[in-house]
Amino acid sequence: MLKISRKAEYALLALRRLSSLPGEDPAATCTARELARGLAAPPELLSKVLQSLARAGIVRSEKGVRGGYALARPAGSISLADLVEAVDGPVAVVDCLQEPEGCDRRRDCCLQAPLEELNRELKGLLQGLTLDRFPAPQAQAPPALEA
Amino acid sequence: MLKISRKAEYALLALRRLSSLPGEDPAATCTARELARGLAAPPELLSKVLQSLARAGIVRSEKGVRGGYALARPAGSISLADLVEAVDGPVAVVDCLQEPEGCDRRRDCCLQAPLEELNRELKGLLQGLTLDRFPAPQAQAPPALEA
DNA sequence: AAGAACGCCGACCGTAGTAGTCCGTTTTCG
DNA sequence: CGAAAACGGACTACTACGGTCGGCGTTCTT
Repeated sequence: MLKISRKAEYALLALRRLSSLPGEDPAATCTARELARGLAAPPELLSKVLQSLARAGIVRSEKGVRGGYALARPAGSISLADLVEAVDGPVAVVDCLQEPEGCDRRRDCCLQAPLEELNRELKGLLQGLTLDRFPAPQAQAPPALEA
Repeated sequence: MLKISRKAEYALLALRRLSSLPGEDPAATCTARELARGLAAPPELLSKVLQSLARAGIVRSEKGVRGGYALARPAGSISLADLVEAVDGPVAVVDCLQEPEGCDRRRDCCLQAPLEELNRELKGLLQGLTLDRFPAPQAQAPPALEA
């Protein structure tokens, strides 16, 4: 409970990697496959995650044969909140906050106000935790040929 | 994601109800069935939830025919953290924090430190939100004879 | 012009964990 | 003794997540 999804975890790891690529120049990209290898994550899944991140404007994607992914903005401006919302949808400790439909009917929702507050604070935490707060992975972990 | 389980929700609602029973005197208890009725929750489930809460020392239970549940301590000393941990187990945004086993092996866990911090802060939030911060349900919603 | 390497998208499946149910036992009171 | 309650375990059902597959579009290379 109150766990971060594995997809979000992959996203975080992948972004962390991307953030240690050379500067902003468009040449430096990294393919989904490469990232997946380094992360021991299923390539197809990672692809999807990266696509979500691209849609959310967190990474930039280059199609075609020399394509790949790169951060779309500086690591300091990418927060866990951004990432989680991109990958898993809006953060809501309880559904009622998103869809007041099912709730208002029969629950005496004395909970709403405090939980809304909680949700705001939680989001605050996630927004405060930006990519650059995570230490770099030890060595680039070369594309991996294992065993 | 990052949602509170429904069991925890039930627990919260139920505790909220219990907290508006007359004082500390042991006579005033409320049965699981009564609570379930007022909450539109499945009685058996609520029972289990209450049992968890009892095991955690959050509520006091009286067995036998005139039995029922009551808060074991003042509402101000019962936090969302207590409740969630009682019902769903320890709060961990990511498993690695609980079982370093599966993680250390092949993940280059540059994530651990910041996530531990996050987890601490999250727990802090939950600990800060105590039962008495929730407004009373509108009217006791009499034990319900419906239709 | 053709083909390869890549991103992109939608559909699909298996599993796990959650929600919910059922049944039996124990305890207490009338 | 019997009813009403808390307890506990086992079981089922569902849903959401993790993971897979196949096809398409784009870009570079030759």
